[in-house]
Amino acid sequence: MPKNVNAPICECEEIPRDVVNTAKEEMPNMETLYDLADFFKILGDSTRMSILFAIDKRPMCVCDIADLLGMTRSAVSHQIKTLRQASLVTYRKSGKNVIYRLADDHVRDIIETALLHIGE
Amino acid sequence: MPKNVNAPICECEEIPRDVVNTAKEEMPNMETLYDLADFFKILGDSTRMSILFAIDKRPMCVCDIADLLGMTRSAVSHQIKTLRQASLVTYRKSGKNVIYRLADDHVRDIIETALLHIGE
DNA sequence: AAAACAGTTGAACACTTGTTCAATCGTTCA
DNA sequence: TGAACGATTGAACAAGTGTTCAACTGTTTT
Repeated sequence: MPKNVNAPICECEEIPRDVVNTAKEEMPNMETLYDLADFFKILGDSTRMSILFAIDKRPMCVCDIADLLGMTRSAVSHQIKTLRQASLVTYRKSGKNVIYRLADDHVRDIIETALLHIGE
Repeated sequence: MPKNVNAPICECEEIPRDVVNTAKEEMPNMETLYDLADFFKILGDSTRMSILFAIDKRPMCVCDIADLLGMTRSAVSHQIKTLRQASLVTYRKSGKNVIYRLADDHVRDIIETALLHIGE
């Protein structure tokens, strides 16, 4: 019968103790990790990704995006709110419409590199 | 009383019809959008992000990662499985241990750019 | 062979998240 | 002013996700 099901201390052969400790010190702080994860979480949805591609190059209003993607305006609006809160898009009002565009080039770069990674 | 609660056709003023149509044609195919979103979904979790930072520079075994992050080995193993399936990490067996490392530089680049975007 | 340990796995649970629906706000136009 | 329309919002529901727990595999060591 086993005594210790999940040993509290790791005695990994190859990796010396101080290497692990050094790695621990070099870890970014928790807040940065959460911010990073939250950022990627926003890109991790096909609807939001579609919206970003749709308004890339050509700014568009919610209504057009909804048409283009075959979604309800409500659904688009909900997702765009998320994108707005993450500063991924900016907007400009024009009469009854609200016209959205990509906020900056970082997003484009990131998506570009990701496309490389997944092999186009 | 309103007749048409959610009009089926968008009559957006500023954006001409053919601009929307052109945007539609230039959209990447659905599969690419899903693959992209799935890729970012995996980065969109602080635990997985922590693991990636932990094994960056220094390869490590599950046990050490668990110690370093203050998690159970089971939780780490579950998340690493996800990272493995997405080809974000590779592994090498060494006796009782399985030593994980980052798969390639794309991930590093993407995280680097994301850090820029969120303002470090 | 048996104990110890690193790692994996599946089920279960709580928690999060995306869409729908209905109601609402704001602007334009008759 | 009121109808029409673009856009937003909150509640509710279904679907997806991360951690825990317990059981298990495989390797090493005694």
